[in-house]
Amino acid sequence: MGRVTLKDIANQLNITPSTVSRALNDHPAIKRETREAVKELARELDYQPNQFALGLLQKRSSTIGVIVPEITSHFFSAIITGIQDVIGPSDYNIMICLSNESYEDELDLVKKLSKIRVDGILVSPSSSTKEFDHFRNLQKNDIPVVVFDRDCPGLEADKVLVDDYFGAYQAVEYLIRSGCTKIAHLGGPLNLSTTEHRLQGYLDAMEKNKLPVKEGYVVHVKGFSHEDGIKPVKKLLHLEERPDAIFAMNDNIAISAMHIAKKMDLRIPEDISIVGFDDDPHSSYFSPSLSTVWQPVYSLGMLAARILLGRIKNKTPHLAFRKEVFKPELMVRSSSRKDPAAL
Amino acid sequence: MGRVTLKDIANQLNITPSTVSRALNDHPAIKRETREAVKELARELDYQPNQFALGLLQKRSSTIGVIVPEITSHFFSAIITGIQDVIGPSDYNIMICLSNESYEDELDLVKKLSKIRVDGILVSPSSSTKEFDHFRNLQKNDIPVVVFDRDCPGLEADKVLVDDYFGAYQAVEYLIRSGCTKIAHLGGPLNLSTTEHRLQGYLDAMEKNKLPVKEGYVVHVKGFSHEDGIKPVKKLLHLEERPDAIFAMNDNIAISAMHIAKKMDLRIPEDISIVGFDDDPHSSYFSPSLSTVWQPVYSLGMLAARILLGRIKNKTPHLAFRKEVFKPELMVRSSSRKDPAAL
DNA sequence: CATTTCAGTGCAAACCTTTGCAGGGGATTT
DNA sequence: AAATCCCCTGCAAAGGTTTGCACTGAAATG
Repeated sequence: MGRVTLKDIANQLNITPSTVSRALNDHPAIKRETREAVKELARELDYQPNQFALGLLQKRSSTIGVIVPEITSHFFSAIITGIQDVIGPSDYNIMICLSNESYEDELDLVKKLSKIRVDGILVSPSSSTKEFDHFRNLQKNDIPVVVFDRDCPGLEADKVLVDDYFGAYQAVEYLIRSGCTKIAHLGGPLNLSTTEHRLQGYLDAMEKNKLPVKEGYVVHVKGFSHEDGIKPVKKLLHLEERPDAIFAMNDNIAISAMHIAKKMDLRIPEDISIVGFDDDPHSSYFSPSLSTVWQPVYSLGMLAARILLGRIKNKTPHLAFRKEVFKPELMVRSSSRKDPAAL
Repeated sequence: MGRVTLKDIANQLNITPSTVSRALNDHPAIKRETREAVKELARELDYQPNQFALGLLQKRSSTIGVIVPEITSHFFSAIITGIQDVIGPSDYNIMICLSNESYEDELDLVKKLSKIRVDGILVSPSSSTKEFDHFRNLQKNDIPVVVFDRDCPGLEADKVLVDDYFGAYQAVEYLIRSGCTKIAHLGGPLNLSTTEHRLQGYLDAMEKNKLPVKEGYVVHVKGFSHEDGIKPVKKLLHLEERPDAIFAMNDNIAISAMHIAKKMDLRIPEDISIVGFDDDPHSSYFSPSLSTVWQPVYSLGMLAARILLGRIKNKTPHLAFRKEVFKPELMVRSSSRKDPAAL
């Protein structure tokens, strides 16, 4: 199992390793009988080309690196599943790495991946990453980079994103149509493109509809877990002028909000509407079921992987970078009032 | 970045690659000034040893393979996070692979990993895996295997498991103490050690307490998602003698059960108690909050990784295999009646 | 018959690193 | 002054694969 070399096959057949190599690679200069004999014996001995020797020669590892901030959320794990379903059947390996939302970890990972000579990298930058020179270094070394979900402003690379602005705008506009006027926003960690775009969507929707964004109506969470939501949510719900709707950065935070609102004996959605983002598979099972913005996570992962594979195979220099933007979709459930126009 | 070789350094310093190599590896026979000059230049040029050459020489890749059935559940993604937190700081790389609960995929993955000469493998077998010869082949090639969560009966290897029997027994006995008598079990896919042990825990708890397991009270689901729970749950809830409690294989299934029970206007826990398994982070946010059995996922991942690292470093032949079993813990919330003894 | 041609193989180098062994040269010893 | 010794460094091989070039022997051509 994997210890057989070209030499072994060559010896048994009284030929040289070069001939064996050529035979296995269907080189035209090899006699048919030789080729067949070699292939047969190779199969019999379960010959597997030595990846180190191959790598040494070709300076490529047939491996694709994936860097994500974390995988415990359904969001990233579903993206990875999409990536895997595209890369798996190819003969590339995948190396999944977690940056833990840390810029330093991300730097280390990039270094590690470059050291093992990955053929390409799929990356969603950490929330603390503000500089992208580490990615540019990869590109300089001919390692293509595809950015997904979280944008790297200023970095020239293939990108597969979600139209967060659109999603946020849709959600907020729907809240407005349903009769909410005091709409607050629980934003994500600053410095993230997704946070920024969702915030902007929220702000624009408010402005377009001539609704004021009251003092304290925009709060940012530090992380993405339920716990990270608690303090910001409490702050919102204890404002003098309590919001009648919350548009939250993600489902976890929205769930925190629902939980705390319920504890405060607020009725959802009568007293307060709550809308999340991500459409976690659990979201329809909460009480009330959570309205949220669905993102095409699986397709996003697949497309990012496909683009990277294309980039690796088609070495055409300076092929224009692609920027693909998926449209998210509002899923209205029961944590928000019905839109009268939709009835 | 990563293109500099020993030769480059050697040329610049008018010495040979051998000397450079020795200098970098602190070989005692190298003059101090030489060593320092080499190290300085190496740092300056950002020299990175070529992993292919190293691998060719040492026949090792400094990479650890991880095979899991999927990562969209919190269970496996948290285990992986634990693994990552142990392996990350070492100088091993991690290659995470998804078997998709498919035996064939698992075979392919094992082959791929053996081909790239991983130093060791952490694996939780797919639910369709009944034979373990592929793992034995790895061991024959000196690639240590550590099995986690799902046991491989008959395979001699290090194992890090959870006492599923204990968890199930605790859960069911608690249901009995709380006054339930018609307790049903929603089991997992057959052929899994976890399914089997939880079932046995259920059966034994029932028997010890002289409660009959009525006809149709044990149903097995085909997969782990909410959807997989629907049909089996409906079957249970439409039995002539409807159960007054359900002990479910995992939280997703339990949530399905809650959802359907609520739709049937059953009160939880007054009419029916529901207990899950896994303690998904969402579980306390459902209404009612879900009673479930917590598993030390993060520690499990860390321990499995540590054992594997130890196995790789300490090449003592025939060191006895370890079998570590974590105790899970019942988390009583509101989807089940209170235990009068605990009041 | 001498010469060309060509199919089919082998040789050797290259990729980069490590490491056993040999060797150069200065210093110490007799 | 000759011999010995040791410090430091270089040489070369090994690991497995690919590939340009050279070579062999037989068939084809003139």
